[in-house]
Amino acid sequence: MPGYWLLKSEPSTFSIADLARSPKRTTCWEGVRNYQARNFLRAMAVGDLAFFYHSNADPPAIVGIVEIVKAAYPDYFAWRPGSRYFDDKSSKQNPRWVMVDVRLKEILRAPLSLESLRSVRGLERMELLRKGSRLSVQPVRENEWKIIVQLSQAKPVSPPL
DNA sequence: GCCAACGTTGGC
DNA sequence: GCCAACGTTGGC
Repeated sequence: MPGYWLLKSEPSTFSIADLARSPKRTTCWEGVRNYQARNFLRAMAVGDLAFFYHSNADPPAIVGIVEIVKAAYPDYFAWRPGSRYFDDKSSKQNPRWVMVDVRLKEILRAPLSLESLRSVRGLERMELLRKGSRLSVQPVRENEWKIIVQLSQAKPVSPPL
């Protein structure tokens, strides 16, 4: 049984379309600079699945599913002076930040907006929907995962209003 | 652009 | 260890 997660990315920084264009539809998930989020990255295993979420987007929404294809390893962007993710407190001897590699599995035919998720029964406890939640890497409960996956495959309402 | 929520920093 | 100041996130 894989673990389930949610990863946020601002599409102006890196969108799911960018991932689709990446070699092997795979990318490293660099730049996480929050300890709680980092600890979740560390807890990921190869084969785990994650929702790809567009934050600061119009609308903010779950837009796809990715698979973890490489477990946590040092985020070397922290060692690059000039990188927006540079952190002089992270050394090669004692790396402070980690990243994983993810591969695109699925782009949802219709994004599931944050607003629409708020009204779904069974998601009341979801971290994403918690007031004030800012975690960019968060665990998803199995039942939440299943509910959302099922929603994502629902046929669009036709005809549209 | 606003601002609430939250995390980090640093003086004491 | 407290907490004010400051910075960031991210919905709206």
